[in-house]
Amino acid sequence: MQSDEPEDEVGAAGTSVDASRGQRRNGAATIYDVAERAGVAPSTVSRALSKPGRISAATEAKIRAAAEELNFRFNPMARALHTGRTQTIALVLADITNPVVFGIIRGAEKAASAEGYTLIIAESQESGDVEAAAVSRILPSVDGLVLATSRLASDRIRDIAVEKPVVLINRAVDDVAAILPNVSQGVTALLDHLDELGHRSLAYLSGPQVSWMSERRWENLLEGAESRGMGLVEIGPNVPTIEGGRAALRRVLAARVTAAVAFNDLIAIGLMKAAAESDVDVPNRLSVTGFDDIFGSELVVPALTTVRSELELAGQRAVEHLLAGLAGRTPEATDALSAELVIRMSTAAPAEPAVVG
Amino acid sequence: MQSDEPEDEVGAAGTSVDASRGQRRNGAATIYDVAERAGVAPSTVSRALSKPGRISAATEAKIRAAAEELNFRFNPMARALHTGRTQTIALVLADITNPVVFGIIRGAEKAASAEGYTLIIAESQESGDVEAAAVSRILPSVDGLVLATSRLASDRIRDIAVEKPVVLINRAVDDVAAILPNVSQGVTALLDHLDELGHRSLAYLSGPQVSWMSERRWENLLEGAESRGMGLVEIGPNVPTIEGGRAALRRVLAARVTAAVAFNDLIAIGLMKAAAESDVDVPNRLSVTGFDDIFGSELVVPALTTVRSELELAGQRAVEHLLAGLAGRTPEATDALSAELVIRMSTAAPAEPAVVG
DNA sequence: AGGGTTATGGCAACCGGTTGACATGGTCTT
DNA sequence: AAGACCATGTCAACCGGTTGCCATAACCCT
Repeated sequence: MQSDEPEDEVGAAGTSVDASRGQRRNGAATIYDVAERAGVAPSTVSRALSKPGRISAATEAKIRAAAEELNFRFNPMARALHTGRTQTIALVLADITNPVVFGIIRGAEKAASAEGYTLIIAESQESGDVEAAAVSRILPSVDGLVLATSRLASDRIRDIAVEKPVVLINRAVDDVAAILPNVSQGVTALLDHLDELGHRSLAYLSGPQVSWMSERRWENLLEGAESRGMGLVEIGPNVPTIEGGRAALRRVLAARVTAAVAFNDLIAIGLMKAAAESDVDVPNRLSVTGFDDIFGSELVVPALTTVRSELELAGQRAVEHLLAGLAGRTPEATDALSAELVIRMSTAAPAEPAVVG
Repeated sequence: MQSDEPEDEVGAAGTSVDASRGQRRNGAATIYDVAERAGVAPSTVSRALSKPGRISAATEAKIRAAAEELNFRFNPMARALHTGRTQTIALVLADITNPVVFGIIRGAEKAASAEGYTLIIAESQESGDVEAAAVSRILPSVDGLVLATSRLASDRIRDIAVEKPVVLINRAVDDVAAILPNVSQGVTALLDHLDELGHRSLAYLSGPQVSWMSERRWENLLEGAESRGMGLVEIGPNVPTIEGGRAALRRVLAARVTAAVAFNDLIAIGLMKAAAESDVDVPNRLSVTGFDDIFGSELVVPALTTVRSELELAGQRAVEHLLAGLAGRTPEATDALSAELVIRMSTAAPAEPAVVG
């Protein structure tokens, strides 16, 4: 039964003890408030606002008007409780301060908000333990997750994938979806370039031991170097930061190579900084290259020759893939992202003929 | 009354039709499962796990053991529904790809996860409308928000602050908490440095019109320039990116100043890039300075002289302040963050005596 | 006009915790 | 030994939506 209270004055009337249902402590209106104002049942409000067509146009209009007046918003938690869908996905990163992730974040954020999803960002600070803790903390409140540059063991990743949908970036694990760059394409272009310049002996400055991508790059380099008859040594593992690259100079010089291929741009930049301080001429005495083409790589002098990854696209694709799966659509096949060699000033022909042992 | 069923075999017994309460569709255990396994009421489980001391040590141990075995996690949504607390805060940024925000993100993330809070990141892409939309979308699911470099109108910010606690970074609005750098300290150091080198006429390359911080820097520069008898012109507004800085070179040269103070490092770097392409000698013909000391500022050549902001600390303080308020503690007074001048290679004495009109 | 079909909206149970009120049993006090 | 008090654990209502099921009303057909 409908009461005859002047509903326009609930505000004034509500100044009494509790004004039950009229105006809640939190200030936010609920479907019950809307239902009362529109003179229908709460369930009808729920349907009118989220099941288009289920309710007659006239009633729906009345409900929408009431919702509008009350500035009603669905409570995402209440909705999630029953449906199990939080409309939220997580992006887990090894290191937020590494410029490689900017593109990934931006791409992911765009793709997520385009579908009305909210993005949560968690950082593992290059530690598998921290990453595991972060993941288990946010797992219950997300619908799925994107693991970029994960430092987790493959088994652990599979465990997570059992609980919630997972998409990996720059990492491959059996039975888990992944967005990967075309490593061999990039490495081939890089080796062709170095070969053409006349380099015969290279060093690879590897990344963290747990980095899947560092391993892949090494494998491709090894294969390519062999087939071209080039010498190749691995120097590492290195911390994937400017400091890490800086610390590697001595070993690079000791290796007597004419070119150094760094696992990523940060290491390459650090190496160049250290070289400059030690009066080692880059690129003439030593050519240096990186991977990723991060912000800063074209700023540094000499500007860095590097293999560009489509990071923003990777973030976007990862989220789209995840969301497609969540929506029940079968995600389109994930072809590898193209890797393009960007030739700048940090590579040149070696000054003297390579010393062949 | 306690039943005598062999509780150790619920798993086997649970293989029947639905195993109601035994194992849920989602795979996650609930307090009901834990309660059953531990032989207590659900409410006791809730208290044991979240109200330390409320339950006897013996019972609590039993419950914790059961929870452990079932790999129980609280459902954050269910909890939030009743308590109204989501244990989540939002960080809203104008532009994720701007390196200034790295430090803020990292500091905020650290402070948040230290207290068990989850951080949501939203990007406004330098647009007030996008920012407003993002904020209203995430508002119901967060306990509070940090607005860094907000492009929102002051009134709108106040509106938001009424609904949820808000802490601002690099922006001041009446009655809203804010973490601010000590602008006058930084500007004073900068002007002292330029004055000492012999510069008599400066240009300020301002940022976006809606940037509160750009305005503040300008005011402080104006005041300091006046008291030192230096000439000062404003050139702008400029888009706060490298491109934006690049585009400003012509006007800077036309202004015939010996030093350019850019709103931020990105603009400064862009200006230097354009100068290098036009064979304008930095720092001898033109000194350039920035603000923030972002990643890349010491990489660029010449390395940029800039006013460093404690960005990571800003992010951390903002979150701590917010969390203190949420916990009912009165947040400690927010003293301004110190701003330190970092002198590098982009500033020098002007080549010829300053032209005084 | 009668019987059948469909569109519409209400009822109530449920999602998974939280918490005030209260029953119970044990300990302490005098 | 009796009463007061405290510690412990249970009951049940509630947070705000969602959804299966059903009652009702409206419309259709012959």
